[in-house]
Amino acid sequence: MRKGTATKELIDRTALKLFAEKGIRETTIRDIASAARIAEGTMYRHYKSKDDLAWSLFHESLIELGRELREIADKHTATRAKLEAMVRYFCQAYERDEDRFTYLFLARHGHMQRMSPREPNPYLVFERVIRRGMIEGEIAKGDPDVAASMVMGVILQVIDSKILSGRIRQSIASLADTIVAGCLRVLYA
Amino acid sequence: MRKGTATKELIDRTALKLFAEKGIRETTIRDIASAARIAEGTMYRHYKSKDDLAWSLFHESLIELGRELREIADKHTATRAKLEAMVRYFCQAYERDEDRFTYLFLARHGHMQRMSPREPNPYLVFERVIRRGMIEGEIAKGDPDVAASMVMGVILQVIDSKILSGRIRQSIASLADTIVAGCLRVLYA
Amino acid sequence: MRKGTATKELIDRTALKLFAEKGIRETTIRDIASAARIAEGTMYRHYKSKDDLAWSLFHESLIELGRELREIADKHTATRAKLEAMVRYFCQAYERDEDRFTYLFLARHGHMQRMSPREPNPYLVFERVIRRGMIEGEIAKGDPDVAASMVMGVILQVIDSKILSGRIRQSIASLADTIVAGCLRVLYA
Amino acid sequence: MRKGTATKELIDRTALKLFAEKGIRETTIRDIASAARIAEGTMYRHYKSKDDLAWSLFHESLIELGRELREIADKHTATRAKLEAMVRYFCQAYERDEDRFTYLFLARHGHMQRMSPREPNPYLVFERVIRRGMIEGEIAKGDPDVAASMVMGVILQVIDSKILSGRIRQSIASLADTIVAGCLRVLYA
DNA sequence: AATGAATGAGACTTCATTCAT
DNA sequence: AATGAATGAAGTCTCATTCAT
Repeated sequence: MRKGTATKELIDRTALKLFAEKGIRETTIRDIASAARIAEGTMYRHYKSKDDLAWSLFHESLIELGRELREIADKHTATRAKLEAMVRYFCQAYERDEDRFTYLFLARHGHMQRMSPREPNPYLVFERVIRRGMIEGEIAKGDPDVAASMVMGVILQVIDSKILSGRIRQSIASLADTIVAGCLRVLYA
Repeated sequence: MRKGTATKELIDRTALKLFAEKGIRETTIRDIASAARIAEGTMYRHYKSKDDLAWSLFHESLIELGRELREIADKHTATRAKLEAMVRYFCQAYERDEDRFTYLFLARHGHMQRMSPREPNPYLVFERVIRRGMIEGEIAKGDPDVAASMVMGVILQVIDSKILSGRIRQSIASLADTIVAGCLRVLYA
Repeated sequence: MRKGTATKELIDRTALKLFAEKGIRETTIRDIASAARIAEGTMYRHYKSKDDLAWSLFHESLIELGRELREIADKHTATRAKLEAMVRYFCQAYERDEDRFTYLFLARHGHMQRMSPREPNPYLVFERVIRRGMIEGEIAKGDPDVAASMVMGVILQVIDSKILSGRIRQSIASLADTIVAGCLRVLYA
Repeated sequence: MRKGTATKELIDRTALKLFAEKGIRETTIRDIASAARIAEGTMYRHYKSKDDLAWSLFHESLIELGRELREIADKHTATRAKLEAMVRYFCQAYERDEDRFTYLFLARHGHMQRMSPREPNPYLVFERVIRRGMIEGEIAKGDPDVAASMVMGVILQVIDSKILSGRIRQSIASLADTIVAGCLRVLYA
């Protein structure tokens, strides 16, 4: 995500936008090429295949997000403070790059299983923080995977509802306090 | 060869299974037909198109689930009791028909926007119960759409994690108590 | 055309109507069956195949028309009188059974080559009358096939223009005098 | 492989030939592609659909013919001379490009109604010349549409008979004098 | 690196025909 | 004779990918 030629970055950005709008299968190589104003063949100079493009975008975005979350978590010591900062970061990150986030959302069912548990994806980071919080007695004991799922569910479903149903019109950033509070309540009775 | 209804049910069941396993676009009419051991053309006696099939399955399943949730809710008077029963019902329903549930999950991004707000989908039922709970002072005031999203997120993400990451190995039914507790905590600080 | 069960006649009439409206290939067995309110399978009790139906309809209609024209011709002695009566008959016949006529029009390119020159089709009847008129000196000598084509062209193209372009709004019957005059002028300088 | 225009012309020519031989519906995309020795998919680089191909071919051919006829007509002043030149041109044009002409013949029932009356199709050109001839007193007054139909019928049916019945074996060019004479006699008693 | 015409496998869909009832 | 669900061959069209320039 950091390097790459200008053309590659153009492809990434354009693909992300279209994938987020229409889904992967519904977006054709031609769609991307023509939106990016490059030739179809040029795509193959930068990615081996369409699947390679979709997977790279997913994989790198998720790892990047995981890495950032880990850094955020590391800045704090109390579990509660870690979680609050992470959730808040999540909300901001969505605002900052909606296409990438929406794409991660839509693509997760197709690509999640390919992720290695070694790589720092957001789910794992949440799970680790919560596990440690339980060990250290800051959070009531329980299954950390279930707890992490519940916490992430609170965030993700609000975003999902905003994307899908249109019933939520506020920005996610402006809902950050509410979401943070909800997430913490799930863990801290 | 003589039993129209049986064939349709066979198609529905087979499609649900394959759609849940691979996604709609990734499942071909031929996949379904051959898994159901019928001819491709037979599909078109029962559904006008592949999209008609996918949409019918989504639409009918979601409405059915919404109707059931509403009935569950109506059996109770206190909001807390309503919610507890609904969440519990949700967990059982998943166990009972995993394919259908998983399909609803995967298809929601593609079909949700077509749903009419008149029809009783689960989201609406939750939202209505929560709204009434706020009005009657049983739940702290707030945006009912956001609250409904957070509550549903708790349930859905646990199921999602089970489907996707495989890190949750318990059955959803066996997690019902935990999930119910999490959902209620989100609303009842 | 004279006999046949009621069902067969129903099929014939319905097929003629739909073939005339949409063309043979564009009309399906199901279209015909459902317009006639019978089952698809029933079609095959009366005709071996769709092609059999289309061909029978064409063949029998054309022969019938040829036979009638020949009878008309036989009622007169002078070539001019024969032709006038035939052309006039043609115009009336069109009005009387537009579907059948239109069908003969549309289907002629597909079926004409299968007609045996032994059978009395309209073209042959015209050709024979004109040939005899030339032999007997009533008409200027020439190629009877070319002459017959020119005469029939005058009639047929007026009908064709009416069917196709909609620029001719009068009924063919009301144009009979004009058409007869045109046909005769082609032959009688 | 590098010459877009050449491929398109190859498709046009091949399609015209097959459409003329077998009709549109009876000719498949695969027929055309394999006769032209190109891939089926290549067809769709040049035409959006089979219907687009059939319509383009019809539309452009007919307009081109109309334009040529108009130019021919404009070279002469007397109506009789105009008509004679037009009919003669028609006969030659048929010889020059039999496939295109035959195709126009066969396709007219399917496509004529889509033609705009603004565009110079042969029928309109004939009608206009005849209308003017009537106004200027060169031809007996009458309905110009009917007159145009009768004149065109004389030409077209001779061609039709040649195509269909095989009874006319001479070339159309060699029959030009006869046809011209027939056409003029229809108008000039 | 870039281009874009060409490819061909494979998707969806239609429909004439069969056959058990 | 009639029915209509089931069949499967065949058609149209899409699109990821290749390759000569």
